[in-house]
Amino acid sequence: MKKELSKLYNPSEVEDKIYKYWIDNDCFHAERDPEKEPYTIVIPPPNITGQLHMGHALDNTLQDILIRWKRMSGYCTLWIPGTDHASIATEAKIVEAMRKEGLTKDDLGRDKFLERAWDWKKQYGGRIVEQLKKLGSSCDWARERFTMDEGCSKAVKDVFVKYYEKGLIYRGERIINWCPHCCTSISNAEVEYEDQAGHFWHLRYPLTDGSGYVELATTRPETLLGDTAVAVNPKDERYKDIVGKTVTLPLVNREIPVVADSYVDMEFGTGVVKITPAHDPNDFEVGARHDLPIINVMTDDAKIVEDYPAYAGLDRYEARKKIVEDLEKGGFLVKIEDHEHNVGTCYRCGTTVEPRVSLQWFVKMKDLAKPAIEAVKDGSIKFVPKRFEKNYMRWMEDIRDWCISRQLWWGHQIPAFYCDDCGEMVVTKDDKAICPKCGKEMRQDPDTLDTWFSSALWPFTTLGWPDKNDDLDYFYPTSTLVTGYDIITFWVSRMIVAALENMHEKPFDTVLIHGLVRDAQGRKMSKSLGNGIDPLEVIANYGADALRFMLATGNAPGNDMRFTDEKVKSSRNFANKVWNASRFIMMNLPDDFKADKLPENLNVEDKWIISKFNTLAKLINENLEKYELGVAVQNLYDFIWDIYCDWYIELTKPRITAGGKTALTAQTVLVWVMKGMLKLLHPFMPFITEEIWQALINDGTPIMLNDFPVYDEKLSFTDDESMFEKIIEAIRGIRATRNGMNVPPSVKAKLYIETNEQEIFESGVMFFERLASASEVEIADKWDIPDSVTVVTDCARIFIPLSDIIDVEKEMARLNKEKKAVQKDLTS
RNA sequence: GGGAGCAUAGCUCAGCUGGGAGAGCAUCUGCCUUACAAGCAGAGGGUCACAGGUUCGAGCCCUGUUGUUCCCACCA
Repeated sequence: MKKELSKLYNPSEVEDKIYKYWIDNDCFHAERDPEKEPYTIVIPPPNITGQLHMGHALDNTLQDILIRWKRMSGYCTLWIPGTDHASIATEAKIVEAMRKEGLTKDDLGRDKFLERAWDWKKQYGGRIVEQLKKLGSSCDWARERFTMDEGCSKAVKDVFVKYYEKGLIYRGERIINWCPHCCTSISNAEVEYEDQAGHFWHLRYPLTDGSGYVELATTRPETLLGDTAVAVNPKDERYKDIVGKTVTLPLVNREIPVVADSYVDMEFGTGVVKITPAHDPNDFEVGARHDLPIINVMTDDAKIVEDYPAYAGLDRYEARKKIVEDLEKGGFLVKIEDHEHNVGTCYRCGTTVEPRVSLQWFVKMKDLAKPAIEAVKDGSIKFVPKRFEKNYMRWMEDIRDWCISRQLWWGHQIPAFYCDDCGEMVVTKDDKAICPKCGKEMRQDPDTLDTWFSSALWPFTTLGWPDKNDDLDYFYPTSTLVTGYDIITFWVSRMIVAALENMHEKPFDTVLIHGLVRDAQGRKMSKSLGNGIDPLEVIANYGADALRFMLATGNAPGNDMRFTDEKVKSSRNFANKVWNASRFIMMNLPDDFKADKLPENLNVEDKWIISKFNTLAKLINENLEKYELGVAVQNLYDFIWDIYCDWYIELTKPRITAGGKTALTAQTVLVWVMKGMLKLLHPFMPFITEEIWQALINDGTPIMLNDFPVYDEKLSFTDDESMFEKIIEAIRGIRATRNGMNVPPSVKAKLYIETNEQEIFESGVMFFERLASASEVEIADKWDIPDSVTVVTDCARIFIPLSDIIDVEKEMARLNKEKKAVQKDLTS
């Protein structure tokens, strides 16, 4: 069937059409099939606030490659899509939008606010899903989930209550990280540390008995207001005498004790530390050991509380300035040193976090972590590449309790209820609770859960848990989790913990870790730098296939990669190459051609290409099995471009021109290999391969549902393969010789082939006609040429007579003379 | 302070369990050869960071050094 196709592949004309074709044919939907082995992936749910960025593009490309490969390889494959409510990120966006209208959360109230949030979800939550489709993601869209949908919410409550009843969840007053901008607590993992230039203020606190001063140093003088002690090391001889005495806190005039605690480093600073239990995690510990009072001096948004009229309402940094001034006036400031220190910032907004004592909910992690450590240690869960297991282990072995309550409204509200009368607390799955003591309706905890609490349950809630069902039995545990190394602690570790605790089974077999996509200079893509590249724009310019192929190319698991336009272009060019190869085949097929089985009477080069293809199929499967997608891509690229197009297609040209049996054989082999190549390429470039498949094969079955090629012993022609490789080598030698001389087309050269095998000779003749030179070539069956460059292979000798080369040189000299003469004429 | 990664062609990077040093882009040469100039045929270019060691053989394994990036950590 002949068809007119444009010289250039135009992805934008093809992609939407093909995606619709897949959807219309229900190609992505997974039904349990007891005959087949399941292969399941759950998507790392993107935030509903999100726009598709390069990280998503990479993550989802890798998943789609795996899922398409497994689907074609006979597995019952399921890729579950969904989105995350992303409590803190979403709430921040909504608050920001409200601020522009001059509204605050309190103006609206919780219910109205949540209405807005759900509206937001309705409006934008689907956006990123549509964008994933542009990439070609073959998710089972019928099973799309949301971390706050009914099922997930039920699961969250169940788990919370269960944990609580098992004593794994507790509520307590602890020092936590507080973001004054987001006005919520955040977990340890959500704090990012950075070095900041700061100062070291040396202060002196007078001893109450008037016997002198103690000198100490602090980086945060404003916390002085909350000091409840001064500490020294018990072994420190210098301060032995003052332990047990009291000092008078400057500016506040509070009398506070001098305590001895081994936490204090004698070598550092003056060896004296001021203790502010409410605003420093270490000081909190010291305070607990010495039973010190906890005095909170800051409000939710990090301003000084009203108890200190001189500073009340001042922001913590303004207060610092004023307090330092006042200390100086009072003679309490000794000196100021420059000092670089490590400051924690909120990973969402970058605001410096404020350690703060407050009442929060925690998950006890130590015991939960044990089986999760074991699962990775004994290899039942594998990380690819393996080095990330160390990362994971260190985190898990050193794990601390997880602060799960957030002072936000958008999220899963904590299922705990309080009685305002008697203070009784009840934790229940029910929406309402009556106080068991006084029978009054109880008030639900206003806080919500950390967003990662629900995503930790994602691998099984997406399959319907906590309800028992057949899908869960069949598809769980999932197979591969694909994600970036940046959320191993946030997400991967917590999923493993949650799965082992609730399912008593691991959540997945393998964690495939990828790196970050950076910009051309190697910087992180970020909004503030404005160096982000929109994948949708890339798709519009070069096609989804080119983007996918680029993202899979030259990248080893776990490594960062740079995004450059050149790389996408090169991938686009490759897509175009495939397109034109298929165009060549279609242009030359006879009208009545049927894609049949391989013929019996194959030429050497036919056997060679078939054998090479067979090896390729083996390589691709092996590398995909090892998650070496970058290597697999390289294999495909090399075969398709350098072997199939540059050699085999060229070889078929004289045969096709010759017509007859040899032409038909060539055409059949061309189509046969092309079919196989398209299938191997399909997971990487789904759109173009499907488009070509329809044009070339058109058998009613989408390529994506065809069988993936595997190694076949019968297709291995080792001898023919190596024989032909030798001939190719020889040809290369000849080409190099001739090209080195820059032989113009008008110069003739002769080649002689000597061989005992008719077959080789014939192939050789056609070969050289087409390939050996850009000039005309004479081919003769001649022996014993004394003055010649000779290339020897096992089965043939190829001669380039020196006389010809010499002639060529003469001819070149003549041509150059002519050229110069012409140039002279022109100049004069 | 602890841990990990990286260092290979001008640039960006592959190189799986030790045996050929590679790709894309860039450069140079010659070609608009009827699938493709987004192409074809070639060429040049590397002490595989440095120093030792193991081995018949090291880009790959071991030790150390330097440079660089990231993660973790409570030094006021």
